[in-house]
Amino acid sequence: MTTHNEWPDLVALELLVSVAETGSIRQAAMVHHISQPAASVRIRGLESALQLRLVERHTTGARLTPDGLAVVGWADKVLAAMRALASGARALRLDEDSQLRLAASLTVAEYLLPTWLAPLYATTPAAVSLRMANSEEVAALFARDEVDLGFVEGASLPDGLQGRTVYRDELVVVVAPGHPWSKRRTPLTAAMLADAPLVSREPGSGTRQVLVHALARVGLAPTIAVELASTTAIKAAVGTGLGPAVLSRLAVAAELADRRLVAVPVTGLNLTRSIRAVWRARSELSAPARALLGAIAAKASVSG
Amino acid sequence: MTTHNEWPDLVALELLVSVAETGSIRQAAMVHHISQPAASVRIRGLESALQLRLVERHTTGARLTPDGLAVVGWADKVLAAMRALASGARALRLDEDSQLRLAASLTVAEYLLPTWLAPLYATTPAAVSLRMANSEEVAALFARDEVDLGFVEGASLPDGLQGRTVYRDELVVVVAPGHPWSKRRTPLTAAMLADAPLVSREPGSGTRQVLVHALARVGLAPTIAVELASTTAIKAAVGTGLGPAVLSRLAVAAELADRRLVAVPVTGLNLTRSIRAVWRARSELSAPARALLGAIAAKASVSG
DNA sequence: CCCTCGTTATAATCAACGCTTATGACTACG
DNA sequence: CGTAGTCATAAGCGTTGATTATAACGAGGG
Repeated sequence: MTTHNEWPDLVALELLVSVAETGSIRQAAMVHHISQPAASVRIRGLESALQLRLVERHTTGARLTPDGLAVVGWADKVLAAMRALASGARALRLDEDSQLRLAASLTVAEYLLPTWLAPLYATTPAAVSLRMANSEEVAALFARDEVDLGFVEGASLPDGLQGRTVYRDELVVVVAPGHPWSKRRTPLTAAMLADAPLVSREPGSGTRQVLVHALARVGLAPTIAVELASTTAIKAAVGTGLGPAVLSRLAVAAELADRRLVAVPVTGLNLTRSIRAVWRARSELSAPARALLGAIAAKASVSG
Repeated sequence: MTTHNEWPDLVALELLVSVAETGSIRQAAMVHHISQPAASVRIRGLESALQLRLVERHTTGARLTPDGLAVVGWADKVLAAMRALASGARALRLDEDSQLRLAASLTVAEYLLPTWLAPLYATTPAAVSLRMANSEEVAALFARDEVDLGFVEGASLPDGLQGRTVYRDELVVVVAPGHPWSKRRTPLTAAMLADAPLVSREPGSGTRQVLVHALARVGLAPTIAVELASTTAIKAAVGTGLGPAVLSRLAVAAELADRRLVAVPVTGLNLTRSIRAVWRARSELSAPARALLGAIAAKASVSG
């Protein structure tokens, strides 16, 4: 046989993600600068390779099936790994002082950092290595010179380090435009949010931890109806009316702007946390570290 | 332009990994059932796409350049993510009770579990979700029914759980056949190991933590000369004589068997740790959980 | 009630990529 | 000094994948 072990097509995975984001095969094709039939046949090829129905074709557009949403979750991780490879290779090629050693808490590393690193891939290439550590461990890592830039939550600033608050993360409840909640003017109560069947990341995700913690403070716990493996998949699921979700405002800024998703006000819950970048006092930041901080600042000013 | 954003070729990445493992383009081609010129042109295409020299061609074989080793580290992660996608898609297709929710300590999750999950991809497909948690947290996760199977280190067994020791991990010092240490009969001392420039994973890796801890017990610290992002890359680097490395015996079993690498005895250090699988008492294990335990047992009996 | 816009599927055509086989050059080893 | 192993190059060819044009279908507005 000619092809014994064929991998899923990377371009098809990208197209599938774009379909999840745009709700249309044609628009996904435009994003990737190919014709609509080309995108159609590629996605069809992916479906036949995986032997799964990923997309519900409708004459009004295309929606992802539940299987499709799950595949988008995995596809996001594949594409992230590939972007890391491309970025690292660029760094090697340009032979910059491109080592960027990061340390971050689990929550920052899992959810916020990927968002921040995305623009870095396009501009300043760097061989990024990431170490997970809590705030106390970060100080020890700096003492041993094992890290260039760290991210901590909370107010205390370890000795010998300087820092800057780079982000105040705010979680928002989002629903599809047709959802009953979408026209509310009176805020939701914490109890109403806790009782609603939510679409969420898996346990251990930073966003989910913040939600659980905020509800626990008022003696409640969330009701999780569906778990998906990536934020893109969750946004697509919410858009198809699967249910409300709680996501970082940063992650849904674009969808809120063009009303593909609607934010629902909530009262009686503190759904924020502040993140601070820290680095060695009396020390210059490396080029990629400065680029990362700049990218974070730019992103914050756009969305905030 | 026709191709604006082209991804690196996945098959070429696989070939590069195989070159790292076999030391020859031709043998890498045989692994993937293609002809030698096809493999050659594909790797050359990867080099031109990344604009990096990845492979040193020699008439006696092919060795990876330092850049090539780094790329192998990233490529391993891309391929792992892609295998997870393929495995998850298989699970969806067969519609099994294929949810397998795992909880493991950071060390187990980072190093041991990937090895254990690899055979699972080929046999019983499962949508694997992994949560990192220490031994105490694992008990809480079981209480909330958020996990099917856990992995803990240490001797104590939490209430309400049954368990089985699945692995006694042993780290070994490995060098290339030509290395001065390769013919030693008297074991190394801990001090000699600490002074040698090692090839290692990044800080935070489970294997590295065990090494650091074992040396710290006798008042020493390792000397890390080169950091690479995957075990495959480290094995290739050691094979080219870059220096000794400390790796799990499981990871180097094949290389030790055909003498591509040589194990060096060490004295005065405890480089072992035992890992125990735990699950709910008075409860049946799911099909994928049983498959995973079976795969672990099979792997242990082969390598031990 | 109909028309128009936007969406997806199908068909025909053509260019380009990638694999295979065959061959040559070079090196290490016995 | 020959043999076995390695990689590079060239020629031939099949297959894949892209484009354009067209048809069919549903929703929303006049």
